[in-house]
Amino acid sequence: MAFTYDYARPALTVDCVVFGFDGGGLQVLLIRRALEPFAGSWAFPGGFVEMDEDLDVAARRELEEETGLRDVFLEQLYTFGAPARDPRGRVVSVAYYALVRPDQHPAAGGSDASEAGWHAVDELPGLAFDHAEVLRVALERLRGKIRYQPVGFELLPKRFTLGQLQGLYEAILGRGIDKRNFRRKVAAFDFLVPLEEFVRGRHRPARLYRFDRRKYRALEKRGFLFEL
Amino acid sequence: MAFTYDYARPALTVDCVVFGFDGGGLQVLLIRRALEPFAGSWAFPGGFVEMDEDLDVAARRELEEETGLRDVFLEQLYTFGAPARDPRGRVVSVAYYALVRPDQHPAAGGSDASEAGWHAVDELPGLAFDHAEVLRVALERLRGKIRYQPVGFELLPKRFTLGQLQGLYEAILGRGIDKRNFRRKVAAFDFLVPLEEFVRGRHRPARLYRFDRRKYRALEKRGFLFEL
DNA sequence: AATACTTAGTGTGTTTTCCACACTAAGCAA
DNA sequence: TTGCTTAGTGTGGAAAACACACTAAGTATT
Repeated sequence: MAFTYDYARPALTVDCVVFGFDGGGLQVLLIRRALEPFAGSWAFPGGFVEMDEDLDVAARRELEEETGLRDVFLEQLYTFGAPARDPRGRVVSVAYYALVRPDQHPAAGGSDASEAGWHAVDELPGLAFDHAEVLRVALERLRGKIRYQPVGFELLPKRFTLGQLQGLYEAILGRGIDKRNFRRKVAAFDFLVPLEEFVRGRHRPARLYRFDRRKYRALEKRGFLFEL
Repeated sequence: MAFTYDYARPALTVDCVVFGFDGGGLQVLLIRRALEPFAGSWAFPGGFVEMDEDLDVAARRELEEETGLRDVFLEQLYTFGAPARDPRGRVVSVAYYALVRPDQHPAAGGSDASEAGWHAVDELPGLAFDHAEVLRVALERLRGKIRYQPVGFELLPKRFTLGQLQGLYEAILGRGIDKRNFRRKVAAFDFLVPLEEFVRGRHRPARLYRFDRRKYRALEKRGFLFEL
């Protein structure tokens, strides 16, 4: 079976930049490509868009097929369409970025791809296609977004300590933050609710918090602007 | 001649939301469609992407063909790909938004389209396709962007008064701004250079300013963050 | 049992920024 | 000359941002 059109059409794909946070630094999920082109090298999970599926549906489908991830935060990033970005011919890719919590992190690769794994964003292997550029754009977007939208919580466990939250912001923004000022600021947010649970390590137990999305949305509707 | 592929491919288009500012309110440039579908109704300028052209090149080409506009600020907005957004079949559209100065405003329609014209954003006619949604996203982006990036100057003449600048911000953000606070803030930006020229109306002459992009870029590199 | 270690958690004074607010200046028109 | 219109300016009070150092409460080690 074949498909014929009066005019040439680019192929259309989706790609997902999946960010994770392990307490230390920011990470991305890469697939080792099984097929040509770029067989054996690392790339973001992605694939061709089906004819009857919406773009974000395609992105979620490919993400699940190649990494097993589902029900994650996913948002369109940018569309890359340089004529020579894929050696197979004209392929336009709608890139998405996803944020996943540590407890959702997949252990190993899914079905389509031979191998999937986390890599620290600041020491990545060479990437296939124009994926280095895609990553650059995704990082820029994440850094811009995290300051003005409460997306950081998508990278932390449902219940987290203020230390973890601060560590996340420091890792993404790439600079230290004063602990007292940081805590004062977040304490003023009443969508950040303190729980009666604590985590114990070899130190004083730390209180757990959770992000209350409903409270946040209510505030947002009243004109509240998140900023951290 | 025809083109045949092993798998079905969506058609790919670009659309441009062109913003202008006339001193009163924000406006967008619409084309009255000559052809089906939606012949006779209003839409954003746009068209099919050629096989060998980059996406932003396609956007600029269509913009010039349909409105005569060239050398304008243009940035990718979002890609719309709902399966049923075009009655002709699966058409994915990469939307761009453009900002044009009043002195660049085209007088009338170009070649492709029967008619082009400016419309106030808050009293638009019904739009073809999903263009109402596209506009919503574009407005949201513009409102978000103008506060943190110096894009407003792309909507004003090269030389402008502080009154015009304030009027622009008030129009886009939809609220009044205190004149003295506004002027104090912009006076602190040294990439906003006062000229020795004044415009005269039936009132005290107003000093003209210009935006010095080089100075701005230099500051930006040193970590300066624009905010207004 | 005592000590050392680690991270959690808290308060204050200073500096900076934000904001509300009202009048004079300069030209044009009648 | 008067009136109209928009341009342009300064100050004091409130709020937010910031720099900064110690105590708290557990665990691990001896």
